Order: sequence, then structure tokens, then C-alpha cells
Amino acid sequence: MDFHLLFLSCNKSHLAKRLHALLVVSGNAHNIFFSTRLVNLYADLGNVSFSRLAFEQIPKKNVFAWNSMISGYVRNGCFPEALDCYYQLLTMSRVRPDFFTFPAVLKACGDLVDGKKIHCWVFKLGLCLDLFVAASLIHLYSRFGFVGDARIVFDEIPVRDLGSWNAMISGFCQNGKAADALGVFEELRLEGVKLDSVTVSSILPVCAPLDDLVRGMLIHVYVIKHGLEFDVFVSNALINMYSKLGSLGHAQQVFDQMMVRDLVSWNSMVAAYEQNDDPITALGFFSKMKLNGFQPDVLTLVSLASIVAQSKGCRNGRSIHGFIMSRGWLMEDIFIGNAIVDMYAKLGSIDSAHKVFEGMPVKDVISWNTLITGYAQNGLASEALEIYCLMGQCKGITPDQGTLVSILPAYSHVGALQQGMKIHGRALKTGLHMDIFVGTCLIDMYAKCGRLDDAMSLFDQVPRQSSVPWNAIISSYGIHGHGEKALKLFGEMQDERVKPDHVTFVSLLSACSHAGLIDQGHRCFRLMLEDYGIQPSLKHYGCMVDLLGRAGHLDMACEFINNMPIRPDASVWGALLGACRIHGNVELGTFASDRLFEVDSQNVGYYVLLSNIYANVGKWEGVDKVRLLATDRGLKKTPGWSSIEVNNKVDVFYTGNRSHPQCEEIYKELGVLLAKMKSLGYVPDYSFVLQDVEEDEKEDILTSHSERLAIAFGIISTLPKTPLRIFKNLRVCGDCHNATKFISKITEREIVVRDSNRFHHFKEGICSCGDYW
DNA sequence: TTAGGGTTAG
Repeated sequence: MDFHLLFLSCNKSHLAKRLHALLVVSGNAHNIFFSTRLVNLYADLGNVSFSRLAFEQIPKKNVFAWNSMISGYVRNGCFPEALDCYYQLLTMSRVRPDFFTFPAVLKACGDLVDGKKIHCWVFKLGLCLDLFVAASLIHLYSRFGFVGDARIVFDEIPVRDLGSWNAMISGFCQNGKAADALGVFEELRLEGVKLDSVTVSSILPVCAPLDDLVRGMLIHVYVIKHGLEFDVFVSNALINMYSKLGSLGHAQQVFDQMMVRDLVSWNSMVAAYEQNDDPITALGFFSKMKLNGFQPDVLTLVSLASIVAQSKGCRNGRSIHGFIMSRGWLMEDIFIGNAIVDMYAKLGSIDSAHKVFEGMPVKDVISWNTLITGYAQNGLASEALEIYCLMGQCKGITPDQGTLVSILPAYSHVGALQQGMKIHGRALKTGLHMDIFVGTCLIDMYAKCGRLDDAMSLFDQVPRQSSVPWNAIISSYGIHGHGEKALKLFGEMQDERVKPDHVTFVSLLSACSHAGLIDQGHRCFRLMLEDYGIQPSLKHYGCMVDLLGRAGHLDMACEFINNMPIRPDASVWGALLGACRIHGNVELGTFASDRLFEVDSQNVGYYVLLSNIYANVGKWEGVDKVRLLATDRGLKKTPGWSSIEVNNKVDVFYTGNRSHPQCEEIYKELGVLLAKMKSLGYVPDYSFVLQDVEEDEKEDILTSHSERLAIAFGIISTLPKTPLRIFKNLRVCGDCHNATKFISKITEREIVVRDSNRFHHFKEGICSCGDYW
């Protein structure tokens, strides 16, 4: 009987069992050659327990048998069993492991302790120079992040084969060391060795982090020339390279030309469109993937969660969460948990995000960063700060670049300069201050906390080849009202050949708008389209309407809206409404608010704005009507609050609030100030009192506005002439603006008030933005 | 009869 042929034809577990029986019946069961083949056969068919049974039945196990059993476990992902088997080999048999044993055993190592122990054995047996063992050792050290040790093993190999080169390249690559990976790749090329599909699929992932599309394309040419494009790993790596570098067309082309596609190919296409902001096409690929018989895995779901977050589909979010729960993935995969936290946060359901976070069995630094960013981006800065504190108490979690990037905007938001500076100190200690994203957040933080000079000197230190820090510094000058300087910086950016993006133009247009630079704003808008081919988004249109409207060109603003090629959203109508408030145009304001409420009826700020317009001209029926409308829709006015940081502590004041421990002193100070202000010619402007009340009551209302409480608190809590920095969550009212001018003169203090819109610098009775607020 | 090195995510 030809057992050799029978072995070859067994492709199902039940056939293997029949063959097993046949071997027993024919008296060949104890033949070590056949029984070892049986061990391998069962393992290949995924039947580990029968593989073990066949192994146990071998009376005198030789090294072939042990190796087959160990590698059988490894091929089936049973790593602890493989290691056990290896230790049994060492302790219970007289067989010595050989260079066939170690590649499998090294793969089975669960941690570096196991790995080092086994490396010692390899060394004792003199097997370090075996190329297969060496490649496995390089892989092992890289897997646990010890790529330096991997390099030592690599350097000790006298004559390397392609396998060891490939192991080293992918080792660097998987540890985020793209440049080192490329260095090894270049050495390999110098040797003139022909690359194989493994080399190519290992090196392709470095192109994206190095932003090197040309290299990626050259490798693609090599692939075609050497017929490597039929390897599914190579094609998948090409798809990912192109997609990450923004060349979706090329990615699509590679996918279309593939003869055989696997789950990775489909996942890569879904992710490609999702990451290039085309959630609809991404979803299309997801459907086609299912039609082609592929079941989604964890990675598919990560992309789906991002798609849902992008397209704001709350209900889909719940069903994705449910699907993941039903598979139990949330319990075993930290990545998917983080993705769901991120998804809920982006959908604005921060409570659901927090709940998922709480339920995660293991949290890593990214889980914490995601939650902090979620709170910060939902406007809940103090909650974000609380989470950051909790994170600090959590053992084993060290804040990283992502943490600083998530926490700094929260400090900027509440104007906590001193605490933000602490983060700056931490960044300096860890060297993260030169990181482009941390550097940019620091620029933004200093600018938003009123330290424009510090922001500028930081800008001078960070790398500035990308648009990111430029956008931050241009926006900083913009919110401080220095439109000309913002434009000058934009000029420098062009001189340094840094390509502006859509964010640059939002910053520029809003800088022009705050400074009343109409012509320059128009010029920027044209430049964006004509020279840089950037299609204006709703944000750009909103800025233009703001620019025209703020300067009093209400007709031009309306005409601009009428000529828009896309449907105006709330930000565009909101800009027009804001302009109507400044220029007291009730009729157009009513029209703008009607359009506005059609597209967004839930933003309470717009109701307040409209109510202000009516109150300003004493149309109290209008005020009542708006109030009723807002109440009917279940909206409540956002309470106005101001904060000030004194001695490392942020104090928050609500309008009319009398619960502060130093409340009496504060109101006393305000009374003294009011008298002095009046003697200098201050006349309260009651048009900013939105309630229909008696005159004397109106004065009290103005005096207890939150920004004045914060200013008075600052005056009594700091040494004379100390500058005061106030943050207000809403817009500063016109009367407070005027009053602050007087206060800056009387107290000889510099007072900086940042409101939800811009900065106001008061010094010696003058505001840098004049009366134009 | 037994062995290494590869592609996707928050």
C-alpha cells in the first residue's frame, strides 16, 4: 500500500483518521516515519488534540517527532502548549533540540523573559549562526520592542540571506523606525540582491510615514517588473501605501487588478476611503466585501466606527457597538474599545463614550487620550482636566505625545496659563516640545492665554516645514486682532514654500475679518481657489460673510450668500445674524434667523443673539417671542461665566453670582470702581440689558456681569499693576467693553479679556480693537 | 518527515 500517496491525498480530518486506522491495522502505527507525518497532518488540518494523540503513541520520539509537535502547536496558535512541549523535550527526553526546533519555539515566546531564556539555550548549543534561527531571534526582539538587540543579532551574522535582511527591515518598521528600516533596505540594495515579495511588503509601509510617494512608486515599478504583483501581501501593502499618501486612484487600481483578494485587501479599501474622507464609498466597499463572502473582523469594525463618527449616524453607532458586544470583542481587543470611545465622543454622546471606557477591562494611554480629547472637543474642558488628573493617579500609564495634544487645548479653553506652562515643562523634559503637534498646541495655548509674544518665540523654535504650526500662529495673530501681521506671516509661509491648506485659509479669512481687512480677505479667498485649487468649504463661506457683515456691508454679505454654490449652513447664517446684531439691523436679522432656525433650531446662542437685536432697539415683544420660541423647543440660555487664574488656581464667576467666598469684597470694589468711572465720564449703556426692568436695576445688572466680577476679583487678589487675564465663555457685552477701558485706566493695569470670539487688550483706557467689537 | 522573514486599525 502506498502510504505516501495516501498522506498526500488526505485533506480532511476524517480522512486523516481513516489513514490513522489503516496504519494501525497494517502494523505501521509504530513506524516513526509515518507516525510523525501523522502528527504533522493532523496539525495542518487544525486538529491539535489528535496531533498530540498521534505524538503520544510514538514510543521512542526522535527530534523529528518533537519538532513536528512543537511546530504543529505553533501553526495552530497554541503558543503555551508549544512552550510546554519544548520544556518536556528538555526535561523528559534525551533528545537535544536542534536548529529546526528553535524557530518555532522562539515564535511561541509569550514575553521577553521566555525569549531571553531560549536565546541562552540557542547560544549554548552554538545555533546562533543558523540563518533561520537568527531571523527568528531578530523577529523575537523586534516583537517586544527591543530592536537594538535585534540589530546586534543581525550584525553578528557573517553571511546573511534574504530572510535575515527581511527580518531586520520589518523589525525596524514595526517599531516605527522608518528611517532605520530604509537604511537597512539601502544596504541590501547595495549588495545587489534580488528582492522578494517579503522584502517588498516589509519596506512598503515605511513610505507613508516618510511621506515618500516617489519611493513607493519606484517599488511598485520593481514589483511589476519582477512579477511580484500576484502576491496578495504585496498588493495589500501597495494599496495601503497609496491610500495613506492620499493617492486613492492608484490604490483603487491595484485593488482592481488583483486576481485574488483576502480580508486584508477589503479592509484596506474600506479604510482607504474612510481615511480619505469618503465614508459613502467606504460603506460601499463594506457591502461589496460581504457580498463576496467575507465576514468583517475587528479591523473592519474599527473602520466602520470611524465611518459612523464621520457621517454622524448616531443610530448606526449603537448597532456597531451592539455587533461588537455580541462578538465579545470589546473584552479582548483594546483597539476596538478605543475606537468605540472615539466614535461616541465624535457623535457628541460623551456619556456613552465614558461608559464604554469604564467597561474596558484593560486601558492603555490611548484610551485615556481618547476620552480626554472627547471631553475637550465637546466643550467640556474642566471634565477633560478631571480625567487627566485621574489618569495621573493610574499606575502604569505614562502620558505621551497624544496626551499633551489632548490636554493642552483644554487648558487653553479655560485660560489656565500656569497649568499649561507646567505641561510645557513636561514637554521640555521629555523632548516632546519639538514635536510638531505638541509645539503647535503650545503655540495655541500661549496665544489663547494672552501671551502672543511667547507663542511667537515658540513658533520660531519648532520645525515649520508643514502647514500645521503656520496655521496656529496665523490664527493666533488673528484672534488678537493683528490681521496685518497674520497676512505678513502668510507671505513668509509662501516664501518658505510651505503649502497652505484649507485650515490656513480659515485662519487667514477670520484674521482679516477681525481686523476689518475687507480687500485683503477677498484677495485671500480668490487666491485659495485660483492659486491653490482649494474648494471653499462652509467654514470659508462663513468667514467671508462675517468679514463683509462685520464691516457693515450687509447687502454684500447677503449677495455673497445668494451666490454660494452650496447650501448655507448655520455658521453662514449665524455670521449674518451676528453682523445684524453689531449694526442693529432688525429686519435682516429676522430674515437671517428664520433661515438659521431652518438649518439649526437647537443652538441656544442664536436665540440669544436675535433677542439681543430686539432688546437693543427696545422691541420687548420681539424679545418675549424669541424667549418663548426657545423655551418651546426646550432650550435654556447658556449661563454666562468668566474665569481668571490667580496663584495657579482658576476661579469661575457666573453673572449675578453671590456665592463666592470673597463676594462682599468683590461687590465693594465694583462700587468704588463705578464711582470713579462715572467721575471720568462713564455712562452705562442700558441697551445691553436684555431684561425689561427699571433703570436703577439695569445698572446693577450690568455691574454684576461675570467679566466684571472676575476683573474685580483679580484686582483685590493681586499686587497693584499686575496684568489681568480673563476668559469669558460668551461674547463680552458692549457696556462691559466700555467699562473695562475705564477700569484699565483707573487701576493702571493691562487687562486682557478673551471671549468666545476674540481677544480684547485694554491698556491705559484704550482697547486694541477700538470700539469695533 | 521537522524550520525563518511579510500586508490593515484607535
